[in-house]
Amino acid sequence: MDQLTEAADKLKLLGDKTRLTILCLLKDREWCVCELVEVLSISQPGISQHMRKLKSHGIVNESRRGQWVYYSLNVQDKPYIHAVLDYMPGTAGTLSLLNRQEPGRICE
Amino acid sequence: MDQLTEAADKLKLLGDKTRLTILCLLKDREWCVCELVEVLSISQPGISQHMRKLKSHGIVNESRRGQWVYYSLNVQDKPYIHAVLDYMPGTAGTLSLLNRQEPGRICE
DNA sequence: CTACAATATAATCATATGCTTATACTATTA
DNA sequence: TAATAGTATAAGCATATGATTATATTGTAG
Repeated sequence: MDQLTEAADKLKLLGDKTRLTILCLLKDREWCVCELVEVLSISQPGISQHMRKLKSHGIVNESRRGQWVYYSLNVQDKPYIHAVLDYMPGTAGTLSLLNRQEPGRICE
Repeated sequence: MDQLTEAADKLKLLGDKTRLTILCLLKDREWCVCELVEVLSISQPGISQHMRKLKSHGIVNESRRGQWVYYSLNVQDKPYIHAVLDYMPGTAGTLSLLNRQEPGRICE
């Protein structure tokens, strides 16, 4: 797959508000699925499917610990994605755009 | 519209290979519609529709001269879009990815 | 082992998207 | 004014996408 096809495919992942919001939340720390469900207005399977897409493109890492699955950013080697996120709000700013509080750390 | 919604909507425009290719071609000079048609494998109305979307989001400028309509990048004030394009090939590199030559400058 | 909690997958559906062809508009030129 | 070239809009269509609900899977705890 050529450079532009691959870039377009990755940028398409950022072109969805839910996924972009997730990536912004991940800027400062890892999040488990249930926390994302608590903060975003979307069902648990909805979150899982977004995370699968992000993972399949290598944009997030998955870490299973106990019954929780934590996701973290993996964009060190994707400069144009990293650059976009640099201009986006981090965890706190994103939560405030969502009119949400930090979720209770139920997990662990 | 909040910051993330607007950013996602603009990034969505970059998440299509045809549009991303057009924006890369525009990095070094303006292009008219007929040149884009000559270089990309898509119909003239297809190009026009992509340009309308890009224009409606302020990502390109339109300049009508004679019977030709020229489009140019307008991303100075859109830092995260500008940053993405900085990592993408310019006109020559994009043409070579497409296995195309510079189109004959039929216009003007 | 059973019950429950967290997550993933499957199936489904409504809408969005990108393309095409046909047609309309606009500007140049004969 | 008529013909033509460049571009835009309209309509139609196949596919992609993002969501939901139902169900399966996995892990923990009693």
